Amino acid sequence: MGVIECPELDLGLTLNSGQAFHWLPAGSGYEGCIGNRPYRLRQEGNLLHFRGGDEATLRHYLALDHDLEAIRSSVASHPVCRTAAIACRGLRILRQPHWECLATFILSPMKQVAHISKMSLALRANHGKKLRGSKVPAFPDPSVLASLSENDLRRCGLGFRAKHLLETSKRVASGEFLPENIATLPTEEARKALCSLPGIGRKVANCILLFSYERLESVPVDVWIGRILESFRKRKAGSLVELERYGERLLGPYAGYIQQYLFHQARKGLLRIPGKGPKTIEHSTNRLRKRDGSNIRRHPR
DNA sequence: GACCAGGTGCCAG
DNA sequence: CTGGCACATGGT
Repeated sequence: MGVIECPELDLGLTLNSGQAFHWLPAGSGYEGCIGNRPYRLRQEGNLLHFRGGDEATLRHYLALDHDLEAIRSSVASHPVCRTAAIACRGLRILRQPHWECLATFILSPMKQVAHISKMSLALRANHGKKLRGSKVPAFPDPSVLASLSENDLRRCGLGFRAKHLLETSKRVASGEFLPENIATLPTEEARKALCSLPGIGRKVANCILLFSYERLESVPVDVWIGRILESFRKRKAGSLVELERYGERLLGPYAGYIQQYLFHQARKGLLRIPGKGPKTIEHSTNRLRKRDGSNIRRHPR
């Protein structure tokens, strides 16, 4: 229980910008948790009121030490980025607990933010530890998820992601993969290690690096960022990796932050993107889905 | 119904 | 190396 003074924070924007997925509106604020600690948060102007947990953990999670003004000025010469950065004033890149961030982004492929939130909350409600003082349970430990069946996870709405999360949970629970160790690695090696886990490719790895390991230069190229970077570019990009490199160069040392501002603006329809269809990005294939007529559910109930 | 969502794995050429 | 598809689910 306490109050923190924070001139450069937009709590709602930060918690709803597609990096964390488990903060629920509660009264005029939010309730959720950081790891196993329940929190209730409410912002009034420059004051952040909180109950539960402790101030240091909260400050660290919300990254109140990030110098947002320096981040904004890093793209002052790029009109679109500058506009997005100003519009997203107070949006901070969180420092999320490693496991829950890693696991949650395994859920993200081909899902909208609202769906990821549903899956995350279902996992928490069905398998997470209940926390006194919050409707939101903790994210289940690797060992808990590893002990479940693939169908248990499918019942949380995971679809084909169930297999990936289960296998990754097993590797973490067994100690074969240690999320803590990633923090000590240079970004390139950290990315490679993350990509060795099932369900984690370059994009998801970059999300995890950005939202949990404070690699603020990481640029996760999803459909939105892909379209935006394409629109900035003269030539068409060859590959997604090429587009990512282009983004890193263009957006600078805080590319991940700027990317988040652009992502938010685009999602709100506040950014004009030429050729808004996903056709501009080669890996968007789901409109070619094959219909073979087999509607049989192989994983009923 | 058709289309799309903060993509990844796998396989053929 | 690249191109092309399957993969589950839910919302508009």
